[in-house]
Amino acid sequence: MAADGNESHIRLAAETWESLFRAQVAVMRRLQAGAAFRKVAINEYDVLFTLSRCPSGWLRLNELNDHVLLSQSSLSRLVERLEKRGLVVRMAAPDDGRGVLLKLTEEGAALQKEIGREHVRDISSLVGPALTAAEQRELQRLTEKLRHSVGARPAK
Amino acid sequence: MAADGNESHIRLAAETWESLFRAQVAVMRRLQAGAAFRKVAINEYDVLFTLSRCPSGWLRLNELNDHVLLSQSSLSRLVERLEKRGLVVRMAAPDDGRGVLLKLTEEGAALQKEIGREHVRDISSLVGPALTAAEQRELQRLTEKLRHSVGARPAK
DNA sequence: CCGATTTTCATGCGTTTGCATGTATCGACG
DNA sequence: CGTCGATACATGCAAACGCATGAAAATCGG
Repeated sequence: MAADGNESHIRLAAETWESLFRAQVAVMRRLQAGAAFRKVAINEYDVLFTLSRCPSGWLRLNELNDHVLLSQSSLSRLVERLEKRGLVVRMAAPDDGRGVLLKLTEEGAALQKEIGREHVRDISSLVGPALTAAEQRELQRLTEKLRHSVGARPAK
Repeated sequence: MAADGNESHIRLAAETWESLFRAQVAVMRRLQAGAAFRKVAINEYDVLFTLSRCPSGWLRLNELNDHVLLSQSSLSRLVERLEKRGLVVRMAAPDDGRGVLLKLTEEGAALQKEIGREHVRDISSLVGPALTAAEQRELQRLTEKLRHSVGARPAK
């Protein structure tokens, strides 16, 4: 195989990522413009959503940080705001004195559901017409595979 | 078809988007941690990159704004900073007194290339092992289709 | 068991962001 | 040609962010 066999492989990966990134930007722009995000910012909703999907209801702050594209300090203050608004409650972790557990309040859960419904409608009106069901399933499969390969944990 | 045929279609779209979004977050986290983004922030690099791909060299500020996930005012100030650092130059648009054209300086072009090379290596080391070449091509096709369907222009 | 290192979260501080608004130009229409 | 709404960019200001650091608890090594 020629030397540029490797080169073209590198380029393919870069182009694939750029395409994925641009698609994400395009969709995100439309979602942010939607009425669903008047009450809470996108990152705040992301936290509420992640908490709503948590089986036990309680989630550690550092686990939450793996899901969200935010620094640790920014997440700390974001959660502080959510708590002030009465949407989540904090609790010291029972098995680890350093840790903090989070849970949605009833009000927080209600707000998440309300916004979530609207959000899901916006999403399906964007993604639904764009791709066939089979294509959506394939896109889901590929992005899941990519995410799991990359791993949730960054080096630091 | 049953009523929940539509419901499941909505859910599929939402799950597809969530998967795409999480993959983007996971990859972006790793990229931001890389050494490539010590000198310029990710949004700043995105601007330099977009300018480097522009055939004429000059690009209108409002067109740039379609590519980047930033408000108009934030982009205005981001460009102001890049100009102060000597990476881009501004020029009044010849055919439109309101418009502003942007171009990379030689220093800006050199920096973009330098960071771009490193960035591309980081990307390929993340995406390359995750998906086969055929899968990458398919992912690229699907995300391009999604982006074009959604359209670059948000409502406002 | 004790000191050193690591992990987890909070906080000070300068920077960046978005919203609302201001200014200038463009385009349409009578 | 003058007026009126729309568009493009800049700016004041408060909110949100990341980096560096601090404090408290856990973990490791002798």
